[in-house]
Parts: sequence; C-alpha cells; structure tokens
Amino acid sequence: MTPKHSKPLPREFYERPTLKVAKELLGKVLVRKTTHSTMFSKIVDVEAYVGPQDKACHASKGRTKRTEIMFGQAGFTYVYLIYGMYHLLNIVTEREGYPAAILIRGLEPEEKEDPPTGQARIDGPGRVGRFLELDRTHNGLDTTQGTTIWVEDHGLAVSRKQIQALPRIGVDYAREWAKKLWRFTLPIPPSLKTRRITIK
DNA sequence: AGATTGATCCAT
DNA sequence: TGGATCAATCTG
Repeated sequence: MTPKHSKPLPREFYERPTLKVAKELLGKVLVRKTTHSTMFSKIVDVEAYVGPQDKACHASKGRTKRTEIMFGQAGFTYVYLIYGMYHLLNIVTEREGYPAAILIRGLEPEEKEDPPTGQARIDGPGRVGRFLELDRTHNGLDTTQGTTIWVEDHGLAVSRKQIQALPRIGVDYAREWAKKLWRFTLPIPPSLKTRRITIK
C-alpha cells in the first residue's frame, strides 16, 4: 500500500487556493527526518489562514520579520513559538505576495511495531510540534526538497464526505473571521477511539 | 480556572 | 525599552 519511494509534494501543489490545499492535505503523509530517524504521520487535522483580510491570520497585521515567510513562495514552513512553549507547524500556500498558510493540528503516526499496538493520535498543534521535535530553526524550510520536513502522497483516498469543516480554534479575537469553517479534520478511526483511555 | 513561558511588536 | 499579546497545554 505504502509506496517504497515517494516524492515530496511539489510547489505547484501548495500554490493554489488555501482552502483547497488544506482539504487535500488530509490523508497525506507528513515526513520528518532527523539525524536519528525518519517519521511518517498521516495528516488528520488542519486549519487554513488565508490572506491579509483574514483577521485570524498573523499576516493580517502586515509584513513583519515574523510574517515575512507567509508572503513568500508556497511550500515553505512557517514555524513559530506560541505561549513561550510550543512550536506550531504551518506550510505556506498561494502565490508569492499573497500571505497564507496551513496549520498542522493533528497527526496519526505510522505504526512501527510489527504487531501494531494501536498508536495514539497526536491531537493539538503544540503536541504536533513537540512530537516532531520542532524549534525555530525549522522556520522557513523548503518542504519541496525532501530534506527535513515534507509531505508525500501515499495514495490514501479521502472523500469529501469524510472531511469535517469546523471553526478554527483559539482565534476568538478575530471576531467574525473566527466563525469561518476553515478547520478541516478526518474522523478518529474506531481503532484509535477505543484506545483513547488514558492511564496515569 | 490558573499557571506556564518567551519571542514579537508597537506605543505608553 | 517596557509591556501586552499569544493558531496552547497541563494540572488542579
């Protein structure tokens, strides 16, 4: 099922309307390569931040040192520190000059054990950053090069019916923009649901 | 509900 | 140059 060789999604994939790209990222495989290992995780939860008018988008405040990357070429990472603790991973979309990005909120890591143990879902953008061992050195990386962080298509079909559209989290300050259904998720599979009991 | 935590941005 | 803000998470 998983192809032996898969290439990073090309820049053209990201150079399109952000809402479309966001939905199409669901079911794709995020690859994170460190010196020790290469991790593969299915993308299951994303949020779109779309353009200068979107008050929830950091770039609505204009072009600054921090938001500069979002104004640049699509396919680059936008990683930033929030609350002094969490590194959130985004991928830049749309044409150069139009600031937009997609926040990765949830992952399902590939099973590594041979009898699969039932891997937990990584739920929340802060946990995603921690799981992927991200820090600010991962800001502004080109995901089309297949070096550190990239996305592959392993051929998993995702139908529109599976995609839930929800309001974005934690952006109440954006007033009416917070009501946009620009968060897209895949349902938690039953195999994971049954394993969501957390033991202390 | 409250604490945590530090980079960023802007104006008191 | 200070201080408010913040695409969150953990604990109680």
